[in-house]
Amino acid sequence: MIERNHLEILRATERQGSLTAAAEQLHLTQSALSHAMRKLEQQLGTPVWTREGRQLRFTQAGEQLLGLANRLLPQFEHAEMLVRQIARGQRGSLRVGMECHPCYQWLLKVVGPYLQQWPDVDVDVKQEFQFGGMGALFGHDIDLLVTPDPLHRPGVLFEPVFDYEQVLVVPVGHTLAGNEWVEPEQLERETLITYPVAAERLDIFTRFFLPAHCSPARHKTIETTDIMLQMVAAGRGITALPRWLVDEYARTMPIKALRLGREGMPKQIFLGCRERDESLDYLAAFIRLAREVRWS
Amino acid sequence: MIERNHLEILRATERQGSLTAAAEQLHLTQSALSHAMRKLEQQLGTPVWTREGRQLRFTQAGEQLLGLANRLLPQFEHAEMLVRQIARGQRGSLRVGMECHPCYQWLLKVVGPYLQQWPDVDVDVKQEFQFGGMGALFGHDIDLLVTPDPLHRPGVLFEPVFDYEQVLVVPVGHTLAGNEWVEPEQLERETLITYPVAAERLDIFTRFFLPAHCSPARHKTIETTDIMLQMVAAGRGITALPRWLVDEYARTMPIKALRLGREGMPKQIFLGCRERDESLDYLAAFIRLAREVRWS
DNA sequence: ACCAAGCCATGAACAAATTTCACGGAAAGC
DNA sequence: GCTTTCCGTGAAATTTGTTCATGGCTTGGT
Repeated sequence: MIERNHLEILRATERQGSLTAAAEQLHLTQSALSHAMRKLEQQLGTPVWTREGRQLRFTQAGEQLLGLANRLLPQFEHAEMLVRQIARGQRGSLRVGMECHPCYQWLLKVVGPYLQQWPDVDVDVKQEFQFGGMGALFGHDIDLLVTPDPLHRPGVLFEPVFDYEQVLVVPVGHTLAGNEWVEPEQLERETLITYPVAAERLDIFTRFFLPAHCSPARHKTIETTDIMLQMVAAGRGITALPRWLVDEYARTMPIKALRLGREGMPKQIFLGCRERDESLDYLAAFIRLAREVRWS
Repeated sequence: MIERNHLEILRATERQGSLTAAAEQLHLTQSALSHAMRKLEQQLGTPVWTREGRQLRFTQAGEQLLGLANRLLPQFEHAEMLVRQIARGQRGSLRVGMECHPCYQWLLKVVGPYLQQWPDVDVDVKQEFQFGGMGALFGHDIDLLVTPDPLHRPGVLFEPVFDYEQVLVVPVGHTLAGNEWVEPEQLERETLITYPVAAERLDIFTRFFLPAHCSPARHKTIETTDIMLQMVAAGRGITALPRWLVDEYARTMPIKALRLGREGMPKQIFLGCRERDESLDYLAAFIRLAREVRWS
C-alpha cells in the first residue's frame, strides 16, 4: 500500500519544494511522481497534497506521511549500509563457544588484537551448552568452537591453532618439586583438584591415571583457575593445567610445573566452525589470528 | 532497494516457518517470493537465508532485515490506519483562531461537546496573529476563524453561528442603572474599560460614540474579562460586553446590563474557513455544533 | 532402501506496474 | 500580455512482478 518509493517522493518533494525538482533528484520524470502519488491517493482515499497556485501544499494526511518518511527512510538506509558491511564480511557478530576452562585465558589473548583489527565485529563468548559444543555449533548458538577435543563430523571443520603441554602443578615445597616429571603411581596419596567436569573429559584421568590403573587419593573440584592455584600454592592439593598458563602464574606464586610422565602430555587447541561459514572473512580472520598468537 | 514487500516476505517467512506457507499468507505463489528475495540478495550482495535441509535459516544479514521488518512494518500499518481515519474525516487537528476576546468564553461551550463527539480530533486555540485572522487562515496557521467581523474574500467562507447583543455594563449602584438603555452623551464623564485592541476594532467606538461625535472621559484597557468586571463592580469604570456573558457574571457580581442606544447593538459571531476545507467532516461538524449551542 | 511428500529454485510466458512522452492548462514573473 | 514554470493526464513503451511448469534435494514412512 504505502511503499518505500512513496515515502521517497514525499521527502524529496518537501526538501526540493516542487515535484519537478524532486523528480530530478530521484532521476525520474515529474510525470512518474505525479502518477505514483495519484495512485497512492486513490488507495488511501484522500489527497496527500493540494495544488495551490503553482506549488503544492501538504494536507494533514500528507503531513502524517511526511513524518513517516522522515522516520522510516533513514532506517532503510542504515539497514542497507549495515547489510552491505555484513556482505563484505566487515561486520558481524562472532559467537565463540568454549569447551575447556583454561582455554579462556588463551582466548583473551586472541580476542584483544582481533577486536582491534575488526572494529565492527562483535565477539560473544559462551561457555554453557545444553547439547555440547558441537550441538551449539550445529544449532547456530555459536559460530566458533574452542576445544581441545575435536569431534570430526561432516559439515564441521576443525583446525589446530595452538600446541601446548599439559603439566602437573605442585607447590614449590612439594616432595616431588625437584623432579622433572612424575609417574601416576607417585600421586596415589595426593589430592587432585580439577574443574567441575566429567572425569571422561579430563585428560589427567583418561591419558594419565586410567592407563596406569591408579588414581589420586582424593578429588576436589573448583570453578576458577585462580582459586585452584591458590589452593595448590597453599599445599592443599595438586592440579593439571597448560604449561603456558602455569608459567604465567608461577611468576607471582610459589608453584612449579612437572611433566606428566616421562614424555609429557602434548595437547592442542582446535578451532571448529561450520563448513558453510568457512568463507566468512571475519571468521577466517579470527582463526588466522589465533594461529599467529604466541606466548612471548 | 529494500522494499516493503521484502520485509513482508521476511516477516511472513519467519512467522510461518517456510516460504510456501508465507506465500499462502501473502496470497502469492512460493515462486514469487523466491524470485523477489533472490533479486534482493543480488542487490545486497549476500544471501538473506540459506537452505538447510528443507528449511531456511536466516543469515546474519537476514536477521538484521528481520529486525528491520519487525520495527518498520507496524509503523507502515499504523500510518495507513491513521491516514484512512484522516481521509474519512474522523481524525485530524483543528486549529481555531479567535479575533474577539469574549468569543473565548463562547468557544469553550462549543469545544467541550465537540471533543466528546470527535474523540480523535485535536483542537488547538490560537489568539495571536502576525497578519490578522485572515492571514492566519490563508497561511494555514489556523483552519477556522472565530470573528465578529467577517471580511469576505474569495476562497474563504463565513457563516454566522451566534446572535447576541452587545450591552453596556455598569455597577448596580450607578446613576444610570435604572435605565433600560443609554445614549452616548450620557457617558461623557465615564471611564470606559476595554480590551487592549485598536479603537477601530471596538464597536463601542465605531458604532456608538463616533456616530454621535462624543467619547468617554477616559479610556483604560484590561486584558481579562474577570478583572475588567471586577473593576466595573467596584465602580471604577464601565465596559461593553456580550449580554450572554454579562448575564452569567451578574449572577455573582453587582453589575447590570443596559442597551446601547434605544435599539441596542445586535452582533453576530462568524466562523470562517477556507473554501477548500469546507468538505472536511470534522470541520463542518464543528460549525454545525457551533450553530446549535444555546445559552440556556 | 526405496518411495512419497514437502519444500525451494529456476526459466519462460504472461500480467501488471511503472515510467516516459507529448501535450494542455493554470498561475506567476517580467 | 507574453513567457516561464509548474502540475495533471492519457497513451505508449518499458520495466517489474507473478504465475506456471518443472526439477532437485531432503525427510519421514514402509
